[in-house]
Amino acid sequence: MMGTEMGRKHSSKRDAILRVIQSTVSHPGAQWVYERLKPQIPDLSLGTVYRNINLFQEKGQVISVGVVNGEERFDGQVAPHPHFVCSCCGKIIDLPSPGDETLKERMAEPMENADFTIDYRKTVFYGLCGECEPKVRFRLKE
Amino acid sequence: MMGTEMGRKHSSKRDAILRVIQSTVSHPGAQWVYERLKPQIPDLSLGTVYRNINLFQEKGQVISVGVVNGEERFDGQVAPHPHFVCSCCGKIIDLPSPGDETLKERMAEPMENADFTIDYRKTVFYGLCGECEPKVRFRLKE
DNA sequence: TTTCCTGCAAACGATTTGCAGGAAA
DNA sequence: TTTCCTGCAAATCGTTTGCAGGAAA
Repeated sequence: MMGTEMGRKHSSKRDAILRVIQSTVSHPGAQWVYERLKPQIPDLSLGTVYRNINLFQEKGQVISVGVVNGEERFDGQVAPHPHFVCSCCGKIIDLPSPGDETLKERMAEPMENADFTIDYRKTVFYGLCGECEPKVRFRLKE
Repeated sequence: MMGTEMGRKHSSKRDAILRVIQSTVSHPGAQWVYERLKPQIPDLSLGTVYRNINLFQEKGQVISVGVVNGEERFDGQVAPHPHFVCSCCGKIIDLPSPGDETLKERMAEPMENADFTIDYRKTVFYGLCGECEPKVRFRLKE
């Protein structure tokens, strides 16, 4: 593993990768980041993108939104907030965090004697985005 | 794809696979289901498990909890409810659904002119389960 | 110099799929 | 018979990893 507490050295590629993730709202996967940077950094490899994204996750600079269509998607905005995922095209949209003191309250009782501790939560809404909805006129259940 | 609206035929293996998923609270992955049934159904193949699980998902008989440690995990209890996932061992626990009319209310305004429609939501809490917590005394941030 | 970073390509592992034979309708 | 189901094995595909050379400290 790429170390958890060992010293890090400066790397312009690492910087570039983080910058790309932080400066987009597309919630990219590794491949997207790679393709985005490849023109500017011709000797960049996909492995480096993966390695650095894992690093960012360990350091809390990037979070995983989840796996969409087999590909893990990331977010450079690490403040907790829910996401919307289009079931059709996989687009991911940030949603505003609904101040949820009440969620804690509502979960407090059922969680009271739970045999586990909670660190954080992920909420994802699924549906159709504005572009896909018109395309999918019928949503068959069977 | 294994058909969306074509006719289905009866299959005892399919029945067995669904029965296993429905009769456990372990939120199994395909491999687990396969290993569980293999002794009783020696000529079962992993591909069949995958194909049928996909079918169950299309029919709404099984839902995906998400990908944990690279493996997709399923739930035969399809009524909406949140889950807990142990960050250490990957164990998945069902959580009671907090009657959440209020969530709708709280999300209603920010969603008002959203350019998408929502079908359903998934909520997953992450933390350490009762077995792992004692093992992980220090949780390093860096 | 020592340690970390990276390209490269091979390895991995979960899931999918093409095909041919068998079962259900 | 026609259509669906399944075993098998090969193919996919996202992600990881071992290694050797290069860069940072």
